[in-house]
Amino acid sequence: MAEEISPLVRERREKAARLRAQGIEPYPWEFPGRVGSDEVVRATTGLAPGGAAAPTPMRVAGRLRAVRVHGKTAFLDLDDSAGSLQLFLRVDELGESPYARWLADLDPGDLVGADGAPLVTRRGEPSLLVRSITLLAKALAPPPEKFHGLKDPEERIRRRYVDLLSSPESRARFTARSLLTRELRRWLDGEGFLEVETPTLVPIASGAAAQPFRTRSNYLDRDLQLRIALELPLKRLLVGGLERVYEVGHVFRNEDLDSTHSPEFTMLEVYWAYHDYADMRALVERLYEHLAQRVAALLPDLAAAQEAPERFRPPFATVDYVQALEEASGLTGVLDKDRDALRDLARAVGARIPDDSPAGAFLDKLFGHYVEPTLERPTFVLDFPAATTPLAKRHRSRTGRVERFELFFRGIELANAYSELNDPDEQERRFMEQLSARGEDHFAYDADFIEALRFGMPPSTGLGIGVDRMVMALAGIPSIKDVILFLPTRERSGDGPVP
RNA sequence: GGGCCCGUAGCUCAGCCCGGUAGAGCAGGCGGCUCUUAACCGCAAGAUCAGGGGUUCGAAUCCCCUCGGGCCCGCCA
Repeated sequence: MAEEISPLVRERREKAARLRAQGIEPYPWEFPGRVGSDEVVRATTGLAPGGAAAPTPMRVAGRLRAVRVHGKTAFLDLDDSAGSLQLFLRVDELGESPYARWLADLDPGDLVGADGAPLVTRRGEPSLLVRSITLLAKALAPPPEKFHGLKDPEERIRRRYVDLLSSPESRARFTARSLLTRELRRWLDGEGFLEVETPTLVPIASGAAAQPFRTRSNYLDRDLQLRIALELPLKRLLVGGLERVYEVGHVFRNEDLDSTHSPEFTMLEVYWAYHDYADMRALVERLYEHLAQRVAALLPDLAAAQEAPERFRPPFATVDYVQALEEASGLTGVLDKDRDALRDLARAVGARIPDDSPAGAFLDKLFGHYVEPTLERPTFVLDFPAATTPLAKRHRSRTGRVERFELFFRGIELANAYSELNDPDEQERRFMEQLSARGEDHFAYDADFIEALRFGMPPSTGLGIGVDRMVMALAGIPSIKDVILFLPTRERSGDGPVP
């Protein structure tokens, strides 16, 4: 396909060629010794507006966002990761010919370096009075409109680099995510947990019910799948004697993308030997309390982050699963109803899952309809009906229940934890029940996992947290599309593959 | 999977109801301006109106199909 040459791109290519003809390399190799724009701003404190420049020369580098030329004076806005800085160009500082040449050949979007002296303009703007400019990379493609940026949600996802380069808010969101996951790891490390990595490619995806992505190994000459959960490999590590482990990694579910679901997302799972789900609940509460405080400290400019410590102040509310469901729905005796009765009730509130789904699936539909939307403040839901959860241990004192909790916030699940089932025979029975209730598509039987349990898994508790949703909740970001850098998109006709 | 909505210049948008041959701002070009910060003033340029088909003397506008996207519902224990 022939590349169409936009007049805007042609103009920029000609500028690059002009610079080359003058012996200026448009893509140089290095620019040592620069400081952040914030350091220049700090160096202007105490300077009088319109007064003399500070004596110490400073060097900055970044992307040109705007150029305002006033005849023999010009103002250039430069963005870097520390913020932004106004460059102040004057013909009497640079000389007639360099001044004219730079203004002729620089464009918004170019990456440039500048040397000069900090000063404050008459209008009070901290600036760098420029003595020389260095082109660091010529931008051949024009950046989006300087004020509105990139609005089209499709383009923001397909070309995230354009979204990022034109939007400090977008950069702040993704920076928030990185700082929070770093903090998450640091906190778990401090609690004595060991980070591990387990395979993404597995023979059978298990540990949850979801459609897997399927692929194939030429070497092994067998079909493989992408994991849908981290649970079963991590429990094998408990069998192996690692007593506190966690993994942060991508899991893959071959399902639709919406504002709270992505086919590829980041899961945290934590396993803790010789502890139970009550211990895990205390840990989750402390974790969220800590992260909420950190997000406020790390992101002073993000209003939603500032509210996090108050929102996630312990103790979190607790409700009993069955009691909450019965109170919200007016139903009674939900634990004693059989599958057909639960199915009819779920059908009545609009659930459209297959008739042969396990009873627990219908209970979950009812819970999702009546209770979840009401859970606005952080709330632990305790002691799920056994039918809903094949991998959890039965409750030590409440019949028909398992030791499981979920944490909800604004109607969205933020954490899920159990006292883990470690009786190999009971685990085998629960797997078989799931299999007989539904097709093998929906829950894979992992024989090697049963075998692992036969060697003895200590009494343990395990936790799963969707990291993307955790970031959304703490930083107040409503769509998962704004916390995942690169999402898969459909191919556009005529286009090559999109990363 | 169902419903509703959207796609116009590199970017942000108007025009569409009610058909008459495409308009602005930013960015880019030329000219002016030594304190602006969404700088300003003037001039010129820039568009396969997502793609295809249909109706019509005439389609960005009405109809159909396709592609891409958004929102809601369903599904994702």
